[in-house]
Amino acid sequence: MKLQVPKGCRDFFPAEMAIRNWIVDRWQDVSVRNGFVEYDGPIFETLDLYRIKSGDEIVSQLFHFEDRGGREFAIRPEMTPTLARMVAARANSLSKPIKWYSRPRLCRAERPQRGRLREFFQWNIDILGEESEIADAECVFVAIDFFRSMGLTAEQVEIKLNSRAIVSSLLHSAEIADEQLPAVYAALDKRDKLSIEAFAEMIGELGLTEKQQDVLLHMGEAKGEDGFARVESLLAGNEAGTNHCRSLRRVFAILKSMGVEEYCTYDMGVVRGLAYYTGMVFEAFGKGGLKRAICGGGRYDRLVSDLGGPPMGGVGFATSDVVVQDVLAEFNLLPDLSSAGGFFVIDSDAERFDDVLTIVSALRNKGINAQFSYKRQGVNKQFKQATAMGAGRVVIIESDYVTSKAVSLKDMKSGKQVTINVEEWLKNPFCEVPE
RNA sequence: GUGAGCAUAGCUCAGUCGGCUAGAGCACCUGGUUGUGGUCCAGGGGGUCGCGGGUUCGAAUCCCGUUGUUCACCCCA
Repeated sequence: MKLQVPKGCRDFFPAEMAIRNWIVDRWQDVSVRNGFVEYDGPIFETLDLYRIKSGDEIVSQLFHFEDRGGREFAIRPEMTPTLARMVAARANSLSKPIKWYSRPRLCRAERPQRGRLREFFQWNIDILGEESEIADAECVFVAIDFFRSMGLTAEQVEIKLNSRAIVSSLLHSAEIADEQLPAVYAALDKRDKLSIEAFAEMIGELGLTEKQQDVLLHMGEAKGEDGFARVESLLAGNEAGTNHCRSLRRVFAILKSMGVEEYCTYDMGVVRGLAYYTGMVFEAFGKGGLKRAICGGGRYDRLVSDLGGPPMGGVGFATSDVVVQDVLAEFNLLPDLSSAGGFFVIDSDAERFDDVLTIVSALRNKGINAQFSYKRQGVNKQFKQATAMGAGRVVIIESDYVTSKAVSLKDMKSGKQVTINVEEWLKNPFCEVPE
């Protein structure tokens, strides 16, 4: 029997682990510099936590189990219910705005496909207790800050913004009933993935009038500044709709002040399939061959109270290590992490091995990465090993070391080498290596 | 959950009208070149050809099933 990694899961050998850590570290750096603090919850939750939000249908899509007492649990498939539960538990004692991030490992019992595995890491950014557009804009900014931290330019990714509130105003003015909105949102969310005929057929099945269908048919076409202006004129006589437009304008204005407007565009086609969004929504897309959204999020002003908490608005987004890696690979931006950059100490003579151990230990005591060969062999072979281990600097203990105390320090990247007194060098192991 | 393609060494792949002990490059290990690597030379280990069954004198090669994987759908938290 061949033992293999479970379907849709990954082994992380050192090379893959280095990339995963690099991505997760970017998540952490970006979160912290934008003023977010980290939280976490249990790896599994009671099954009811997910039933409340999504109904029984969700059960087939997650990994669940019973303990010996018959209590039902599920490995967490998302972070939002945990977040809402935690925030609700201490809602009154947390200072606002609550700016939290998390990097949970999640599992979903789905069939794997591109950008979607059964086990993955997700980055969650949320701002709660702040209803203004400033929080909306800051969320978008954090996503862009992350893209920039990985080297993704505005030519490579874009963020499409819209507002559920604006969409809902448009639908109301077309006299589409509230109970039809979820189905209409779901249809609009798919518009850009379908041919115009398929989309027409889809909305034809929603039980709408010809005129209403016509509105939907043309709605998603509104893109960019021109599209936004057209939406504004459509809602000119609608006070609520006009306010929603003004609100989204404000988000764009803040993003412009933060210097990231080149990444952002208006797109009526983005509405998000999820039921709980109430205001601004956004999705990021790679401009290359990948069509899948890289990250997505929006404002959810009723979610916390729906999950048993106090009335508290929130805005947030999430992305996963899987899609991030796909996008980076597409633009050839995955970093070369093969070089550890530490020291490798070589003896020019097996008699000097004790001195290798002494110097390695001196470096390690300073907290510096230092390695050596387990085998007493020629300088050539030791150099090969140093290269294989990704050493940044090689230290050669000279054969007359006993009397001269001389070591040679070689920078592996530049190829430059200098001979120096060992005590002198250990005062500053990273000293410049001249020609 | 539905449909289709793929499945040969760690990796990328050769190898089919079914036929001698299944190959290459890279990677890995060993030795040499008796003090300088990433870009030398020689040798070596490693695969029951995803797994199970069938057809056949004989299957990596044909058929069925199964598992994994890829792509799309459902779903997308």
